Amino acid sequence: MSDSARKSRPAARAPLDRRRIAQTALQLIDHHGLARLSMRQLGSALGVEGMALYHHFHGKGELLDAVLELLLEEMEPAIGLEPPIERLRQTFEACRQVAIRHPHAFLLLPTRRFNTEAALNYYERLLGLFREVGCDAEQSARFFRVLAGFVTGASLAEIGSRAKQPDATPIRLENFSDPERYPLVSAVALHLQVERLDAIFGFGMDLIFAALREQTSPI
Amino acid sequence: MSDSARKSRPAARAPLDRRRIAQTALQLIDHHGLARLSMRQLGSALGVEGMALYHHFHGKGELLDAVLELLLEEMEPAIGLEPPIERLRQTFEACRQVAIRHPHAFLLLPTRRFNTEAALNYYERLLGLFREVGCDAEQSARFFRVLAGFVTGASLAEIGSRAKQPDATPIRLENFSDPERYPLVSAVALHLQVERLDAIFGFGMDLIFAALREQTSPI
DNA sequence: ACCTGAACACCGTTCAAGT
DNA sequence: ACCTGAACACCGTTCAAGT
Repeated sequence: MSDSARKSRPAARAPLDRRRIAQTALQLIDHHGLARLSMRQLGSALGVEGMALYHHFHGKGELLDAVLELLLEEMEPAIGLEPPIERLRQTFEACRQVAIRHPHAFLLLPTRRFNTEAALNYYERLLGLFREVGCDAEQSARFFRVLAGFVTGASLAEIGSRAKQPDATPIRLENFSDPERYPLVSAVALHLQVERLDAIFGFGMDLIFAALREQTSPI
Repeated sequence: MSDSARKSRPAARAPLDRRRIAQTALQLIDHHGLARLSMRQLGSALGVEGMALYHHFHGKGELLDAVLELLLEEMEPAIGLEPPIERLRQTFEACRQVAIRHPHAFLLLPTRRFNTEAALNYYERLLGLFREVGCDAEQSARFFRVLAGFVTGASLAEIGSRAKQPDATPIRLENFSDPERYPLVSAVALHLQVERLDAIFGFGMDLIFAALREQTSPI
């Protein structure tokens, strides 16, 4: 009808680009899990053959790195008027929130190497926060490893408690509360229920940030 | 030749059992990575069709749980004459050593649910150690989450530093030491080199165990 | 009881061909 | 420039059939 370069096809979709592809991939991962993301399925979710995606990414690995970049955007180091140590804590809290929001995709964070430019820029900003807190390079390395280790490890564990994993051996969760066979596991499991995870995570953060406060003086 | 029930086939292999299958699977994972383990390949490494494995495991998930059990055997909670807090620390140090020894298989630990009987028994013994240290159920839950979180998270990060991951985007590691573009990343990366990882891990453990010592008195 | 062979419904990736 | 179709070499899993 019109004079412009509209496609004649009925469902004229927007042209693909890396960002839109990665966003759709993240949605699929959120819904169906990381293992079930396939190039073919992703293509058809975008109204295209799977093979078309290879024009935008060199392979599935590069696509997953783009999804990881979306996660990093959701945990951008906070800038603001709060004391830097507060902003540092907020940033790592945001990391845990990303794990809760994207339990399947979160595995990309500890699993894929940070080779993207966006990832290196993310690191650079995060380390800027450590520096504002008063860390020199060595202290940054140490506290970064402790904080990032605890946050990703604890978040992975939370993902395990919150979600179901279907293909496990037939032993059932009831065993967790079989005080006859596993008295200690049963007693401790009570304190690891979902509604207590906020407090437990806060306990670990308090512990690490107390040490950070002791060993540094803000610039 | 002999009178017993020897097979007539030339390469009479030992009969399959779950443990031997899982051990071979772990070897294959160590050599070629978790993603490349397939039932067919595992079968042929055992001199059998892949489909034969389904007589011993209900599916690949159950097989992976059996591999996880092999890892747990390598980090068995220490029993001995040392103070319990020392044995607790040794147990988590052993966890890191497992990550270094089995960098690909280690991902099973934070990724698969502990539904096996062997895994629940492992937990029970580990929590026994927390109890010996003087933790009540709530303290066990808190320090278990902090310790296990830090150890698995930091170990995953170490695996990333130590090993290569082939299918990433073309950005190269040289960028880590490009002080023009990433000054903080470059400065901190110096302190995260492989030969310093022992000390950094020890720093985190010291931090957590100091708090554990403060908040408990051994029974 | 234990294993095989064929089959089904999928994968990632390459590549010539289309428009 | 961007996408398609067919092809290649794989997957996990099921199931009837063999021994």
